Amino acid sequence: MIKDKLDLKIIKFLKENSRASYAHIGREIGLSASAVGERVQRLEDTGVIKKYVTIIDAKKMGFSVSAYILMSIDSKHFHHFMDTLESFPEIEQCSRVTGENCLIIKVVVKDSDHLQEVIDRLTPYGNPSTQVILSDIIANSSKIID
Amino acid sequence: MIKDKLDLKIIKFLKENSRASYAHIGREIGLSASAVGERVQRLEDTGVIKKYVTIIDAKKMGFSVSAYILMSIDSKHFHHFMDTLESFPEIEQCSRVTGENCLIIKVVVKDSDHLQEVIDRLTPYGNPSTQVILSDIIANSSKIID
DNA sequence: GATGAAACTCTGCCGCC
DNA sequence: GGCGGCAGAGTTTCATC
Repeated sequence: MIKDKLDLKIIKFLKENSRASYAHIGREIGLSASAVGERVQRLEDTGVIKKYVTIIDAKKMGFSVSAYILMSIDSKHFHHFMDTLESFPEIEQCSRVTGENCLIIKVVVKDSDHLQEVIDRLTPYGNPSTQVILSDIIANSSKIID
Repeated sequence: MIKDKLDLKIIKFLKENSRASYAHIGREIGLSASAVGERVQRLEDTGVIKKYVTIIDAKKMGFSVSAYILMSIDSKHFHHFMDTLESFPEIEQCSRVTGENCLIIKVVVKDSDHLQEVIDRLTPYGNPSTQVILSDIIANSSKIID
């Protein structure tokens, strides 16, 4: 768990650049590298730090279209759908939201043909309503700390 | 830009753990540390790798409620709203989607009071429709590569 | 908990292939 | 473009406070 402001400062640095070295963070916040390392270890162990990930430009990987798909899953298919979710590599996010078996799904696909194919694969489970993303104005920049 | 399968393998490792060392990645994929370093440098320079970030458990930071807010911004306020977006630290994602000035916004807040306050601050710009997130089934796991 | 020192590992740069 | 080697920097562990 988080103990003090130094923990918050460390988290702030790692959120902005997860490859920042402990030595570098330590210099910035006035702590030795080993102290930073120990704190990060504790934050990892207690689950405050969940993962270090790299953000890739999907467009440069040939995935040019993103979309939100809102759908209410037929209750008879709900559990089965949850099991098959993993078979959709196009799904980047999937949140269950308030409303009867309502999901908000974010997909990343190559092109509109690919989007259509994904929608067709989802349709047996409910009635997907799709909104194509024109631009990401803010992307994953949780400013919880500031 | 991406050149070959080795680049893809490197990206795959870094997506899973952005703190993996070049030496470690090199050992896994059969390349020297310096070769991995050069490739990563190129991927960063060409914008394929956008950022290294750390995923923090929002609940452990005291932010227990997340929600999607769908809204269509009044056209007269649209530009002004875009400028004030940055003043909402609660907004984790904001995407412009198809439909007239339509936005899908993901917010992370402390509790329902805090959610209400955010909604009240958004209301002057349009008519926010809110769906509280019950659970994140898939979160930011773009499996574009596999 | 933080520190500093020691042992180990990684990174960045080089010339070479 | 990749490799090996090297110097400098970073990490990890541990005794000490």
